Amino acid sequence: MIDHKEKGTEKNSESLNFIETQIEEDLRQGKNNGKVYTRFPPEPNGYLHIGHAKSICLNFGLAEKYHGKCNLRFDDTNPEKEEEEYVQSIKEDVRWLGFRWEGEPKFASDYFDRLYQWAIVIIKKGKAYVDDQPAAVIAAQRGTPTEPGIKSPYRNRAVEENLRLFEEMKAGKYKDGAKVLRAKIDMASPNMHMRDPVMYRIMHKDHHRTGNQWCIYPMYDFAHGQSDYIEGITHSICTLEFEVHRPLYEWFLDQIVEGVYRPRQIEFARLNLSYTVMSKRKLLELVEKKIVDGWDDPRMPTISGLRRRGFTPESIRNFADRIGVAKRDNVIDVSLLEHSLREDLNLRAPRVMVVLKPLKVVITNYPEGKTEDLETINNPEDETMGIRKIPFTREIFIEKNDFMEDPPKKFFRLSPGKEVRLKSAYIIRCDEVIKNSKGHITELHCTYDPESKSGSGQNRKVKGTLHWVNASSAIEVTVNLYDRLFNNPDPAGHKDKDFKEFLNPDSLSVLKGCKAEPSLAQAQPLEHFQFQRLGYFTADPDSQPGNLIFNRTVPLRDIWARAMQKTGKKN
RNA sequence: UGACCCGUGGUGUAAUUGGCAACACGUCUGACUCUGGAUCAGAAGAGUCCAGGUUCGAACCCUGGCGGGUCAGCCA
Repeated sequence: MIDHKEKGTEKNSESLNFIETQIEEDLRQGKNNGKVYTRFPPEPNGYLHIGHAKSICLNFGLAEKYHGKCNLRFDDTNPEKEEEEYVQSIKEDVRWLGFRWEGEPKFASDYFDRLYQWAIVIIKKGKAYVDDQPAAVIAAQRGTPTEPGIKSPYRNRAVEENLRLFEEMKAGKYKDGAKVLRAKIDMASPNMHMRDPVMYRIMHKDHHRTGNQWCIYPMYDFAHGQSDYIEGITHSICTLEFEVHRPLYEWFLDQIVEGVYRPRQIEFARLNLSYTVMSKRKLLELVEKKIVDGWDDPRMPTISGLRRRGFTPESIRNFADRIGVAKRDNVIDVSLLEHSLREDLNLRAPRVMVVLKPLKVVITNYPEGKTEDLETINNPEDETMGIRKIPFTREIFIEKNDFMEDPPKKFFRLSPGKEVRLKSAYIIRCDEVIKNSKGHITELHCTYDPESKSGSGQNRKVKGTLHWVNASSAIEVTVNLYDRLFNNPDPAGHKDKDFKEFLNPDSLSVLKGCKAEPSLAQAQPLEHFQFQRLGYFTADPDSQPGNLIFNRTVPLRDIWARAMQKTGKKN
């Protein structure tokens, strides 16, 4: 386990990513007293997803690496979209990933007073003004990326008037949208964000934390850098779309910074995953249209969805390590995520036997009424996980598709006259296929070789080994077989098609009446298992003692299935 | 046709004063196996977007193209 952990992070000890390079340069120059403080700044308007996990691992990881700290800060400057439900889920997800923030979680709303005072300072400098024009007019005056904007007629209001108006805005004298506070920068700037950006807007809307205390709220640009400054953040790491905001980030800092300490914004490319959509808007749509079962549906790329799917925090952190950090657009293959998952689960998930689609097998030469308790190993990767007993009798279940009457070449499973090993039990031979009136196979009659018991030292080789479950003691469980939600590598990347057109109709199939070995009755919510030869599964939190539900986290790699798929395509 | 950012195997990330392009995933062989898992051994696959230039030497520096992304919310 230690070995594997080292394997996953060895790259980091050798080469630096571009952010680390810049941090070390800052350190070399003695900036900010040698401190490295970061923050993870989600807006509480949705659930966190795997893309956020990248950012979380990055920010908390950097703080750890450079012995600094990382704050969890909610960017809650827009009461129209933000809700308490989301702050709870975000805290839970960050914690679950294994990170601990410095002190209490922070909120941009904690700084509303400070921000208001700074706005006044900027007005007094003559660098901000109240604009009475409606949003549409302001938008029209902003120009386009290729044409300069034009100045507002209110741009040269006297400082005193601006001060009075701004105070009246705060006092609730005006309706939503009647006025805004704007920074006076440059309407001809080639950077749209510098064309007198809005600093404050009027919103008569209760805030999830400040209630009705405010009816004006700062914009992101006038809140983020200031919040960084208040918290002593040295490296404010965000995604690429904020790159064009950086001059504005700097401009606002220029207005307020005293002394030598100053935060700095660095942008990186967000994560894209193949066969996945990542935008909050699209994920919200899937939830609202009930295409999935909620934010934590196991098919969702949300942290809560992945958790319910059976992912481990370690696997996600290792994944984040492996994908690296850079500035160019990227699409990570889901198989890398799955690789990180299997790598972790292989080491920790106990092996159990469950038959998804049962086919009864009667072992005709096994004494009726006899039960043997056979020993089986819990995890061949980890001896310390010990052994357990599984019952064996005359009647068992095997997987339907582990039997073929007329098998193709290289079918190592059971077929008429052929032998196969039952995992941790005996070798059996199929003697007779029993069918009903419709010609469907209802059961198999086999004989076992009493000399071939597992561990008996009788090492006859047979090519195939099957998992099985004893019939009389089996418990019936429900299994959710999850597959990717989309069957297109880039569902959101088609200009003329809606991403929902690529929904995979088979992303979930529910199997009832699966046969599980009795030990599984004790399965705890979110406990991980490997169902032998099938894949990794976890107990769904909705699971009840009498009504167990398991979610398939990820199938085992399956060379045979893949080969069959290929020949299927050829035909 | 504006500004800013980015172009390295199929994918992602490296190459630390310019020095034979490396690692991971994936793919394909083979070995081993009481999980067609895991593990082990090996292979194929880029000459670094293009064209010039500087240099003994360029993925890295310069110039010019080309391609992709971002920006016109009182969203973040």
